[in-house]
Amino acid sequence: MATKYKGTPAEKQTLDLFIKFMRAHDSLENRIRRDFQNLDLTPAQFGVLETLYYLGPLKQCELASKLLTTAGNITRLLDTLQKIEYIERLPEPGDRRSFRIHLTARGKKLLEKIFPKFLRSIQGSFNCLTTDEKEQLNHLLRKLGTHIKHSLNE
Amino acid sequence: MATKYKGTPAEKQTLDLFIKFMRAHDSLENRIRRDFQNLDLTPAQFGVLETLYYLGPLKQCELASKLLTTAGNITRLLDTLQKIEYIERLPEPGDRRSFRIHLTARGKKLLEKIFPKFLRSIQGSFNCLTTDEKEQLNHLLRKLGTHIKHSLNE
DNA sequence: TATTGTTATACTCTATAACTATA
DNA sequence: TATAGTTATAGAGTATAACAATA
Repeated sequence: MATKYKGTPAEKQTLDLFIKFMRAHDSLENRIRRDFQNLDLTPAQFGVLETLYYLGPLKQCELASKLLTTAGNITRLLDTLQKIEYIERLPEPGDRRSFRIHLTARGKKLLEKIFPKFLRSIQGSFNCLTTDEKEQLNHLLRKLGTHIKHSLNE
Repeated sequence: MATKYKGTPAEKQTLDLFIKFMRAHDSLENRIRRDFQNLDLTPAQFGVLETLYYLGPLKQCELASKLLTTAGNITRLLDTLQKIEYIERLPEPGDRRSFRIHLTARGKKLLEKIFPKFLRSIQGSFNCLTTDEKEQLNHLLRKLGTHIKHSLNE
């Protein structure tokens, strides 16, 4: 990819890296979006369900923090998911301001149905890498993700 | 991160990788969104300007393909950017259906002003990695991006 | 017939802020 | 005072489809 930007080699390397990262992400999200279109689930909705499936019941504020979004937006996402009965809000004992968000039986059933399909899809996306390469990428992304997340609170 | 999913080690590795990838991306996008909020530019708008700056004038259909979106959405994005005079549509010689999208002088000036700031921001995001690690990540992402993009057309 | 771009629609996501209730 | 969640709003992104002009 030709660049017109005249910078130091380090700058060019980082810029190139950034662009590759964003493009790879966009391709991946496009693929997922297409996969879940048939199920009438958006990536954001799937993100909520998958997080609950993966981590178990969470409070709304925990969900907001995990998904890097705001309380107001989580409320609306959950309203939609509650209407179609994939999640439920259960009162949190010990804090009457809070709800703990659970997957309903229906929500769990959906996830158990689509999760293998989802897994196959992302495995199809990552199967160009060897096990060692995946391990490398995992390591690099962990380092990167932690660093960026912390630097957000500056 | 604890998982409740009982799968093969390979499946767990890929799932873990996927989640790290998405989380790292979301953190990065969050940071960029915050950086450009002051400039009244959204990430999508900046993506258009940055692509034109980086690759030179493109036709709308080329932009749509680069940015993985549709012609209709590019039209609307460009309408906004044209209204604030950051881009212009110039007739394409040899094809009267087409326009070629150029940055205006104003658009170039904006980019030249914000590009260093943008670079510093992404360098801040990636500076937790050594030069070698960046090189590794670049290599892995190139492999991944190419593979996923091609598999989109299946 | 296929491609380039426009227009219109409906829905989702996001940021923001004012608000209530509880801690 | 601070925190958890709700409500409301406006702007932006997305998918989709019907359409006109041109290739």
